[in-house]
Amino acid sequence: MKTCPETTVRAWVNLVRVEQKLLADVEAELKAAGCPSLAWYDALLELSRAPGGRMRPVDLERAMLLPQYSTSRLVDRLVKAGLAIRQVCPIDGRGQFIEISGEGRRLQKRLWPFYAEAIQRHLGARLSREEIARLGSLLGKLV
Amino acid sequence: MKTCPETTVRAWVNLVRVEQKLLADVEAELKAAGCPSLAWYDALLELSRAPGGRMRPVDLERAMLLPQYSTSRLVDRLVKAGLAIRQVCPIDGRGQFIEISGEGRRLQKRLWPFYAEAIQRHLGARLSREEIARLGSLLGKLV
DNA sequence: TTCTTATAGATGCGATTGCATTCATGTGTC
DNA sequence: GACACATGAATGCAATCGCATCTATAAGAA
Repeated sequence: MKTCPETTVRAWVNLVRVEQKLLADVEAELKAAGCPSLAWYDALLELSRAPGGRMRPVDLERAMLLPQYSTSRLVDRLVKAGLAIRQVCPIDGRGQFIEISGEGRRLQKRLWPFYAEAIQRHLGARLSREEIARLGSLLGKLV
Repeated sequence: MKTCPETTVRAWVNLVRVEQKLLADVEAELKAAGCPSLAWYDALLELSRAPGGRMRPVDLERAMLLPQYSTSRLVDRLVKAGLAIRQVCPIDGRGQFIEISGEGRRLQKRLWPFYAEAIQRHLGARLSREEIARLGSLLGKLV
């Protein structure tokens, strides 16, 4: 197909396949260890890194590249689980602040070792250092 | 974290983020053009390439790296849409053959240009030829 | 002010997913 | 054959997703 060389198709197919498989494997491993979903972890990490431990849903949405309704519901669940707290936003009456709770921070920290180990086993251990670095950098250009 | 170097985490994060964004973008583009989901396309492609245009659900499942129930339901929809035909499997009484229909083949062929163009625009056009090739090959080692 | 348009966020509803289980057939052992 | 166990496939149910829409506030124009 002249609009799309074979190498591009190969990269695409591999990208999709690899990501889905890795994500499913890591997720399954975490679930088996009694951990909540990766999305929760990501959200908690974003919140914990934000100044004051809080973000507006819009910003969380952009940071996580999620659709708006998805963020809205994720936040719902975090709040319901006591991992985050909803606050009114003094700057913008339409908005709010989501602040990570102490429990949220603790969970995030407790989760990291599991997460890291899963990533290392499924990704890190299967390529050389140089390959990992190159992969990360190539993908970085696409973010 | 000593079990997981920073470069590995970077590769992981980029991999997940890039794939999700690209997939969502391409999928949205196809949907806007009235095309069915990518999963349908992939399944039709697998079937069309298989000898006799047919595969056992188990094999389709392995080829697409999907969970079993997912394949089962995908096949359901394809059959319901007239794009594939369920056949009894003479070799194994538990199994079946799924054969792509004429309409299925036509749809697959009709879809490809849209698909290719979207891949080219979102992935191919954003890296050099060499980079694409390297990306594809690095990811290939992880399949 | 009033009207229009843009943005933040929530939500109803139908489609899809994940999990666990079920059913049916195949395989191996005795 | 009779049994236990493995494998192919479907499905009930709850959770989640995607889409479209809705509410409320903000920002700007007339």
